Amino acid sequence: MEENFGLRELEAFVTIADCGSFTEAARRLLLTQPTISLRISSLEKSLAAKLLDRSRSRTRLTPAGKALLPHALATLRKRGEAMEAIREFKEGRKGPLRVGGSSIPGAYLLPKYLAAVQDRHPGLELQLQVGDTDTVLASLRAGEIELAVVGRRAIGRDLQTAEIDKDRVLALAAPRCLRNHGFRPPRKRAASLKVATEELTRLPLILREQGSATRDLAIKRLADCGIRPADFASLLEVPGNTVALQAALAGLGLTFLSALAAREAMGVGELRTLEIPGFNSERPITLTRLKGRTLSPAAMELVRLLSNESS
Amino acid sequence: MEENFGLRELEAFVTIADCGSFTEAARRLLLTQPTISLRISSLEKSLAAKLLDRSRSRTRLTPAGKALLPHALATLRKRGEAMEAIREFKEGRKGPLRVGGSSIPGAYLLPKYLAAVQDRHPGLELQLQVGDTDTVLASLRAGEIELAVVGRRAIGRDLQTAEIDKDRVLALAAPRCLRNHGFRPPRKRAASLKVATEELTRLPLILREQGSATRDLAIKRLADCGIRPADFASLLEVPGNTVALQAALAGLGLTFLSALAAREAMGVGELRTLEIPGFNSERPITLTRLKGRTLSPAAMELVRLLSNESS
DNA sequence: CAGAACTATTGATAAATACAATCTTATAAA
DNA sequence: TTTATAAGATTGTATTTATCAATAGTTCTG
Repeated sequence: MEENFGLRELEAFVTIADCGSFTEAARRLLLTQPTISLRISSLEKSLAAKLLDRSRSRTRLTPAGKALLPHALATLRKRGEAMEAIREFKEGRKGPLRVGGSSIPGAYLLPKYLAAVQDRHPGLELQLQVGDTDTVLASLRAGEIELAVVGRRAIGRDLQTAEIDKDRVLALAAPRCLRNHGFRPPRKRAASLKVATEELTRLPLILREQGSATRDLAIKRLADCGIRPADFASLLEVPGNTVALQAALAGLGLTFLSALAAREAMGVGELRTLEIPGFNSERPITLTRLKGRTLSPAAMELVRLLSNESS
Repeated sequence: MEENFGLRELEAFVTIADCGSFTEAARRLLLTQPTISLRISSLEKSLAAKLLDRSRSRTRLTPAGKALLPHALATLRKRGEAMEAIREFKEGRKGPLRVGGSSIPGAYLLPKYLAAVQDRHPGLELQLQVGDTDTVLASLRAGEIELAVVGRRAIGRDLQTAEIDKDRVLALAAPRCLRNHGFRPPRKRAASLKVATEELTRLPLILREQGSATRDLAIKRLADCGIRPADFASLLEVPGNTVALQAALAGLGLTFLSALAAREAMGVGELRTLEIPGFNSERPITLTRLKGRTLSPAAMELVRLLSNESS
């Protein structure tokens, strides 16, 4: 058998089927009539079937041609759909944008940026995965997400990272609470109170539930200063950032909160920040992507927006 | 922009998407690796989008490639379906077989031949159109049917005809009826009775309903002999061949029946054929097709079967 | 840092494609 | 009939395109 037919042949065929003439089909396709003849003859040879009954007045489909026509049209339409899909994709109008974020950036940073991207590309299908850093990075490596925004600089030669922001874990307490335990809180909201580590434990401690990244980080940072949670005057476990915040506002004690989360939280201004020597609370918010992987236009735009954040 | 991409390019693309390697794809497609590189590069240029992230370990789809893949697969599948459709069609397994017949051949000749064709090609979708000759020929010219079997030789340079059988209009009456009106019926079933035209009108006449082709033909042939229906002793109009036959069997009178129809009718052996001088009842059963039109394999087989009929 | 494995590039060659000119055929008109 | 006309088929040729072998360039791996 001959080589398999291509789309050129089908195009000639459906055009003739439409207009009933080789010559007219040649005009429409900006080709010459012999070219059309050759394409049809090649198609007929390739299928080993006569497809057209040539006639002076009007060339008509044979039964075999009638059987082929819908399939030929479908094939060409599929090609058109493929081109259209890519065109839409390139304009960022279509296709999923899948990104992941660890708890804090996933909750307090990504949503507003994703909203900004979707504003510009309403057809976009957004998907945000929030989990702990390791899970998110695993998703990135598995190709399930295009970008990850996590709370630490990821290691690995297959990864490409860029710091876009800094987060801090703030130690917060209500002025009333501080007074109750012998401290002198500053008047101004923005001001912070320097507290020595050994004095700190006089305060009651409000901690997030087990498994919380904020809790883990707080405990780790406290350990760096030589303090364990058990050293505090008392310990209150609360579920979720909001409850921790409300408990602190009520003067129940000292709590730790991500600066990013605090920035969003209503009423955080009523609390005072404690400055603890040796308590290095900074951590980089890092945009991470796989090296050598092409990003979708939408993802590239998200990268651009997130990078402007840092500048 | 470059020339539109073809199926070769898509084939290379989906193969790489499947196996993750240019080199392996080249092996599978029985080509060399540079050819695959060129095809992909041509496809990427044509779509102005990067489709694959080349990598040492495993070449992966970019987001654009992921968007294209289902469409590429669909396009290739459609081509395959087109080839399969033609293959099935050529074997006569698929596709409609549309034929038409005027009343008598449509009722008494075509059904059994269509059944024979369908026996050999169970997948076939049969369609039999029965109507008067002019309607059937009009359908043929309109391309609604591939073949027409009618009771006269059609004229027209666009038509190609072949006589496959002869039909006759038989004048039939029950022996008892003949005796009752002063005739002497032959003993043997096969024998016919010669009756002069002027004696014929002594018999009661059973005619089909108005609009019947058999009725029209009978009246026309009688007119050729100079007899009108009103000349007969009495006239009974009945609906349908079966009723006419039963009426004749009951001895109600003389009726006209197509030989083809009579051949199929149970109990026709109990009737006697009248031979009337000048009553030329023969007419050709003619297979008609459009000149220059290719027939489907199933239609060609039907032609073959019908042509053997005449030999 | 060298080797291994993969893709890109290059240049020569073979194949296909397209067009112009011409032939053949079928229909319509004289 | 003959002739004119229009459509498709055919042929020859120039051009483009596709393919492959050889090779260069890259990127991981050990």
